[in-house]
Amino acid sequence: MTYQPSEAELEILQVIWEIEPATVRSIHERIAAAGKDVGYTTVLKQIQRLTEKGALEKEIIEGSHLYRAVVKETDVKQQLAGKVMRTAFGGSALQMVMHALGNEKASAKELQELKNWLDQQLSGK
Amino acid sequence: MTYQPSEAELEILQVIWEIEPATVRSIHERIAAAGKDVGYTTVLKQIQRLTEKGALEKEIIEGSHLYRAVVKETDVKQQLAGKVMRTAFGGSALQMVMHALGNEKASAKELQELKNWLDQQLSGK
DNA sequence: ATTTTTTTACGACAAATGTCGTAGATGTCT
DNA sequence: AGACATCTACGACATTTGTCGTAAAAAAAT
Repeated sequence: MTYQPSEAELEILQVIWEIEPATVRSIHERIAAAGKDVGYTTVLKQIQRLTEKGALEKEIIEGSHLYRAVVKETDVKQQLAGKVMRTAFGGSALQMVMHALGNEKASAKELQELKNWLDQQLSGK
Repeated sequence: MTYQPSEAELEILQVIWEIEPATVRSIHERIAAAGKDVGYTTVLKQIQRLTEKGALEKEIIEGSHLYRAVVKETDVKQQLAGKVMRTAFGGSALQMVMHALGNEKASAKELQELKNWLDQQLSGK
Protein backbone atom coordinates (compact mmCIF):
# COMPACT_ATOMS: atom_id res chain seq x y z
CA MET A 1 0.00 0.00 0.00
CA THR A 2 1.25 3.39 -0.96
CA TYR A 3 2.24 5.77 1.75
CA GLN A 4 -0.44 7.80 3.46
CA PRO A 5 1.11 11.09 4.48
CA SER A 6 -0.19 13.25 7.26
CA GLU A 7 -1.08 16.81 6.43
CA ALA A 8 2.25 18.37 7.22
CA GLU A 9 3.96 15.54 5.40
CA LEU A 10 1.82 16.01 2.34
CA GLU A 11 2.76 19.63 2.20
CA ILE A 12 6.40 18.69 2.13
CA LEU A 13 5.87 15.98 -0.43
CA GLN A 14 4.12 18.42 -2.72
CA VAL A 15 7.09 20.73 -2.62
CA ILE A 16 9.50 17.91 -3.26
CA TRP A 17 7.54 16.53 -6.19
CA GLU A 18 7.79 19.96 -7.65
CA ILE A 19 11.43 20.78 -7.14
CA GLU A 20 13.27 17.59 -6.39
CA PRO A 21 15.96 16.97 -5.68
CA ALA A 22 15.60 19.48 -2.91
CA THR A 23 17.48 20.70 0.12
CA VAL A 24 15.85 21.23 3.45
CA ARG A 25 16.36 24.92 3.07
CA SER A 26 14.67 25.19 -0.29
CA ILE A 27 11.76 23.19 0.99
CA HIS A 28 11.46 25.29 4.08
CA GLU A 29 11.50 28.41 1.99
CA ARG A 30 8.66 27.22 -0.19
CA ILE A 31 6.59 26.28 2.79
CA ALA A 32 7.24 29.65 4.35
CA ALA A 33 6.50 31.44 1.10
CA ALA A 34 3.20 29.63 0.98
CA GLY A 35 2.31 31.33 4.21
CA LYS A 36 2.87 28.45 6.58
CA ASP A 37 5.05 29.84 9.31
CA VAL A 38 6.94 26.96 10.78
CA GLY A 39 10.49 26.55 12.01
CA TYR A 40 13.33 25.25 9.95
CA THR A 41 14.00 22.34 12.26
CA THR A 42 10.37 21.42 12.19
CA VAL A 43 10.54 20.94 8.46
CA LEU A 44 13.84 19.15 8.80
CA LYS A 45 12.40 16.76 11.33
CA GLN A 46 9.41 16.08 9.18
CA ILE A 47 11.70 15.34 6.25
CA GLN A 48 13.79 13.00 8.34
CA ARG A 49 10.73 11.13 9.44
CA LEU A 50 9.53 10.80 5.88
CA THR A 51 12.91 9.44 4.97
CA GLU A 52 12.85 6.93 7.81
CA LYS A 53 9.46 5.81 6.68
CA GLY A 54 10.80 5.30 3.20
CA ALA A 55 8.76 7.97 1.48
CA LEU A 56 11.84 10.02 0.67
CA GLU A 57 15.44 9.19 0.08
CA LYS A 58 18.50 11.22 0.78
CA GLU A 59 21.58 11.53 -1.32
CA ILE A 60 24.59 13.55 -0.30
CA ILE A 61 26.17 15.25 -3.24
CA GLU A 62 29.20 17.40 -2.70
CA GLY A 63 28.27 18.04 0.84
CA SER A 64 24.67 19.01 0.36
CA HIS A 65 21.93 16.73 1.48
CA LEU A 66 19.43 16.34 -1.29
CA TYR A 67 16.07 14.70 -0.91
CA ARG A 68 13.82 13.21 -3.52
CA ALA A 69 10.54 11.39 -3.36
CA VAL A 70 10.36 7.64 -3.42
CA VAL A 71 6.57 7.47 -3.37
CA LYS A 72 4.91 8.53 -6.59
CA GLU A 73 2.75 11.60 -6.64
CA THR A 74 -0.02 9.94 -8.59
CA ASP A 75 -0.11 6.94 -6.29
CA VAL A 76 -0.27 8.98 -3.15
CA LYS A 77 -2.96 11.24 -4.53
CA GLN A 78 -4.98 8.40 -5.92
CA GLN A 79 -4.79 6.80 -2.54
CA LEU A 80 -5.88 9.96 -0.85
CA ALA A 81 -8.79 10.78 -3.11
CA GLY A 82 -9.87 7.17 -3.24
CA LYS A 83 -9.91 6.86 0.48
CA VAL A 84 -12.00 9.95 1.05
CA MET A 85 -14.35 8.89 -1.70
CA ARG A 86 -14.78 5.50 -0.06
CA THR A 87 -14.84 6.41 3.61
CA ALA A 88 -16.87 9.57 3.41
CA PHE A 89 -18.86 9.31 0.23
CA GLY A 90 -19.71 5.66 -0.04
CA GLY A 91 -17.47 5.35 -3.04
CA SER A 92 -19.39 7.88 -5.10
CA ALA A 93 -17.30 10.33 -7.05
CA LEU A 94 -20.43 12.31 -7.75
CA GLN A 95 -21.18 12.74 -4.08
CA MET A 96 -17.63 13.78 -3.45
CA VAL A 97 -17.62 16.38 -6.20
CA MET A 98 -20.99 17.74 -5.28
CA HIS A 99 -19.81 18.32 -1.76
CA ALA A 100 -16.46 19.67 -2.82
CA LEU A 101 -18.06 22.22 -5.08
CA GLY A 102 -21.10 22.48 -2.93
CA ASN A 103 -21.40 25.92 -1.51
CA GLU A 104 -18.50 27.76 -3.05
CA LYS A 105 -20.30 28.37 -6.28
CA ALA A 106 -18.14 26.29 -8.51
CA SER A 107 -16.37 28.37 -11.07
CA ALA A 108 -18.00 27.75 -14.39
CA LYS A 109 -14.54 27.07 -15.65
CA GLU A 110 -13.99 24.20 -13.25
CA LEU A 111 -17.29 22.71 -14.21
CA GLN A 112 -16.58 23.04 -17.88
CA GLU A 113 -13.23 21.35 -17.53
CA LEU A 114 -14.75 18.56 -15.60
CA LYS A 115 -17.39 18.13 -18.23
CA ASN A 116 -14.88 18.04 -21.03
CA TRP A 117 -12.94 15.36 -19.29
CA LEU A 118 -16.06 13.37 -18.66
CA ASP A 119 -17.29 13.64 -22.22
CA GLN A 120 -13.99 12.34 -23.38
CA GLN A 121 -14.11 9.48 -20.92
CA LEU A 122 -17.61 8.56 -21.96
CA SER A 123 -17.21 8.83 -25.69
CA GLY A 124 -13.92 7.97 -27.19
CA LYS A 125 -11.85 6.25 -24.60
CA MET B 1 -15.58 26.21 11.31
CA THR B 2 -17.42 22.96 11.13
CA TYR B 3 -16.06 20.02 13.00
CA GLN B 4 -13.31 17.99 11.41
CA PRO B 5 -13.71 14.43 12.58
CA SER B 6 -10.92 11.91 12.68
CA GLU B 7 -11.42 8.69 10.80
CA ALA B 8 -12.89 6.67 13.62
CA GLU B 9 -15.08 9.61 14.51
CA LEU B 10 -16.34 9.96 10.98
CA GLU B 11 -17.36 6.35 10.96
CA ILE B 12 -19.44 6.94 14.04
CA LEU B 13 -20.93 10.13 12.71
CA GLN B 14 -21.99 8.38 9.54
CA VAL B 15 -23.90 5.80 11.53
CA ILE B 16 -25.54 8.43 13.66
CA TRP B 17 -26.61 10.55 10.72
CA GLU B 18 -28.30 7.47 9.44
CA ILE B 19 -30.07 6.19 12.50
CA GLU B 20 -30.21 8.98 15.01
CA PRO B 21 -31.15 9.20 17.70
CA ALA B 22 -28.97 6.24 18.47
CA THR B 23 -27.76 4.27 21.44
CA VAL B 24 -24.17 3.27 21.88
CA ARG B 25 -25.13 -0.31 21.34
CA SER B 26 -26.88 0.25 18.06
CA ILE B 27 -23.95 2.25 16.82
CA HIS B 28 -21.51 -0.38 17.91
CA GLU B 29 -23.55 -3.02 16.16
CA ARG B 30 -23.48 -1.15 12.88
CA ILE B 31 -19.79 -0.60 13.08
CA ALA B 32 -19.25 -4.25 13.82
CA ALA B 33 -21.59 -5.30 11.06
CA ALA B 34 -19.58 -3.16 8.70
CA GLY B 35 -16.63 -5.36 9.46
CA LYS B 36 -14.78 -3.10 11.80
CA ASP B 37 -14.00 -5.21 14.82
CA VAL B 38 -13.64 -2.88 17.72
CA GLY B 39 -14.71 -3.09 21.35
CA TYR B 40 -17.90 -1.67 22.74
CA THR B 41 -16.14 0.62 25.16
CA THR B 42 -13.96 1.90 22.37
CA VAL B 43 -17.01 3.10 20.50
CA LEU B 44 -18.48 4.45 23.70
CA LYS B 45 -15.36 6.42 24.42
CA GLN B 46 -15.27 7.80 20.93
CA ILE B 47 -18.90 8.86 21.26
CA GLN B 48 -18.21 10.54 24.58
CA ARG B 49 -15.34 12.45 23.10
CA LEU B 50 -17.47 13.58 20.18
CA THR B 51 -20.05 14.76 22.67
CA GLU B 52 -17.47 16.64 24.73
CA LYS B 53 -16.30 18.30 21.58
CA GLY B 54 -19.82 19.34 20.78
CA ALA B 55 -20.28 17.28 17.66
CA LEU B 56 -22.93 15.15 19.29
CA GLU B 57 -25.43 15.71 22.02
CA LYS B 58 -26.87 13.29 24.47
CA GLU B 59 -30.37 13.09 25.73
CA ILE B 60 -31.49 10.62 28.33
CA ILE B 61 -34.97 9.37 27.68
CA GLU B 62 -36.49 6.87 30.00
CA GLY B 63 -33.16 5.65 31.10
CA SER B 64 -31.57 5.17 27.72
CA HIS B 65 -28.85 7.46 26.56
CA LEU B 66 -29.59 8.60 23.07
CA TYR B 67 -27.16 10.47 20.89
CA ARG B 68 -27.81 12.62 17.91
CA ALA B 69 -25.57 14.71 15.71
CA VAL B 70 -25.13 18.40 16.27
CA VAL B 71 -22.87 18.92 13.28
CA LYS B 72 -24.60 18.68 9.95
CA GLU B 73 -23.70 15.93 7.58
CA THR B 74 -23.49 18.20 4.58
CA ASP B 75 -21.28 20.68 6.36
CA VAL B 76 -18.85 18.09 7.59
CA LYS B 77 -18.62 16.43 4.22
CA GLN B 78 -18.29 19.69 2.37
CA GLN B 79 -15.51 20.56 4.72
CA LEU B 80 -13.83 17.25 4.17
CA ALA B 81 -14.04 17.18 0.40
CA GLY B 82 -13.14 20.82 0.16
CA LYS B 83 -10.09 20.41 2.27
CA VAL B 84 -8.71 17.51 0.30
CA MET B 85 -9.46 19.32 -2.92
CA ARG B 86 -7.56 22.34 -1.68
CA THR B 87 -4.65 20.76 0.12
CA ALA B 88 -3.95 17.92 -2.24
CA PHE B 89 -5.33 19.00 -5.57
CA GLY B 90 -4.68 22.68 -5.69
CA GLY B 91 -8.38 23.35 -5.50
CA SER B 92 -9.17 21.49 -8.68
CA ALA B 93 -12.21 19.26 -8.56
CA LEU B 94 -11.15 17.80 -11.85
CA GLN B 95 -7.80 16.72 -10.51
CA MET B 96 -9.46 15.23 -7.51
CA VAL B 97 -11.94 13.23 -9.53
CA MET B 98 -9.37 12.07 -12.01
CA HIS B 99 -7.29 10.69 -9.21
CA ALA B 100 -10.22 9.24 -7.36
CA LEU B 101 -11.38 7.36 -10.41
CA GLY B 102 -7.90 7.03 -11.73
CA ASN B 103 -6.94 3.43 -11.93
CA GLU B 104 -10.08 1.67 -10.89
CA LYS B 105 -11.75 2.04 -14.27
CA ALA B 106 -14.63 4.20 -13.24
CA SER B 107 -17.93 2.49 -13.71
CA ALA B 108 -19.62 3.94 -16.72
CA LYS B 109 -22.58 4.51 -14.50
CA GLU B 110 -20.65 6.73 -12.13
CA LEU B 111 -19.35 8.74 -15.02
CA GLN B 112 -22.77 9.11 -16.53
CA GLU B 113 -24.24 10.32 -13.29
CA LEU B 114 -21.49 12.79 -12.87
CA LYS B 115 -22.04 14.06 -16.35
CA ASN B 116 -25.74 14.44 -15.87
CA TRP B 117 -25.18 16.46 -12.76
CA LEU B 118 -22.64 18.62 -14.53
CA ASP B 119 -24.82 19.25 -17.54
CA GLN B 120 -27.52 20.39 -15.24
CA GLN B 121 -25.17 22.65 -13.36
CA LEU B 122 -23.91 24.18 -16.57
CA SER B 123 -27.21 24.68 -18.30
CA GLY B 124 -30.12 25.33 -16.07
CA LYS B 125 -28.63 26.36 -12.79
C1' DA C 1 43.34 29.23 11.89
C1' DT C 2 39.52 31.30 14.36
C1' DT C 3 35.25 32.91 14.51
C1' DT C 4 30.62 32.88 12.48
C1' DT C 5 26.93 31.03 10.23
C1' DT C 6 24.54 27.02 8.62
C1' DT C 7 23.00 22.51 8.88
C1' DT C 8 22.04 18.19 10.70
C1' DA C 9 21.02 14.92 14.37
C1' DC C 10 18.42 14.06 18.39
C1' DG C 11 15.72 14.23 22.08
C1' DA C 12 11.60 16.30 24.14
C1' DC C 13 6.84 17.65 24.54
C1' DA C 14 2.05 18.48 24.22
C1' DA C 15 -2.04 17.22 21.88
C1' DA C 16 -4.69 14.06 19.29
C1' DT C 17 -6.00 9.23 18.18
C1' DG C 18 -7.39 4.66 18.65
C1' DT C 19 -8.03 1.09 22.03
C1' DC C 20 -9.07 -1.04 26.23
C1' DG C 21 -9.83 -2.52 31.14
C1' DT C 22 -12.09 -1.88 35.36
C1' DA C 23 -15.21 -0.21 38.64
C1' DG C 24 -19.41 1.62 39.82
C1' DA C 25 -24.33 2.52 38.40
C1' DT C 26 -28.50 1.00 36.44
C1' DG C 27 -31.67 -2.50 34.77
C1' DT C 28 -33.71 -6.98 34.53
C1' DC C 29 -35.05 -11.57 35.80
C1' DT C 30 -36.62 -15.01 38.99
C1' DA D 1 -34.62 -8.78 47.50
C1' DG D 2 -30.78 -11.02 45.44
C1' DA D 3 -28.25 -12.35 41.56
C1' DC D 4 -26.96 -11.56 36.99
C1' DA D 5 -26.49 -8.79 32.89
C1' DT D 6 -25.74 -4.22 30.83
C1' DC D 7 -24.10 0.29 30.56
C1' DT D 8 -21.62 4.32 31.54
C1' DA D 9 -17.76 6.81 33.46
C1' DC D 10 -12.92 7.12 33.73
C1' DG D 11 -8.45 6.48 33.55
C1' DA D 12 -4.57 4.43 31.13
C1' DC D 13 -1.54 3.43 27.21
C1' DA D 14 0.87 3.12 23.01
C1' DT D 15 1.18 5.72 18.65
C1' DT D 16 1.25 9.38 15.68
C1' DT D 17 1.60 14.31 14.78
C1' DG D 18 3.26 18.79 14.82
C1' DT D 19 6.70 21.67 16.94
C1' DC D 20 10.88 23.01 18.93
C1' DG D 21 15.40 23.53 21.37
C1' DT D 22 20.09 22.32 21.80
C1' DA D 23 24.28 20.38 20.76
C1' DA D 24 27.43 18.54 17.53
C1' DA D 25 29.16 18.79 12.71
C1' DA D 26 30.14 21.14 8.53
C1' DA D 27 30.83 25.11 5.73
C1' DA D 28 31.90 29.90 5.04
C1' DA D 29 33.91 34.23 6.16
C1' DT D 30 37.61 36.98 7.85
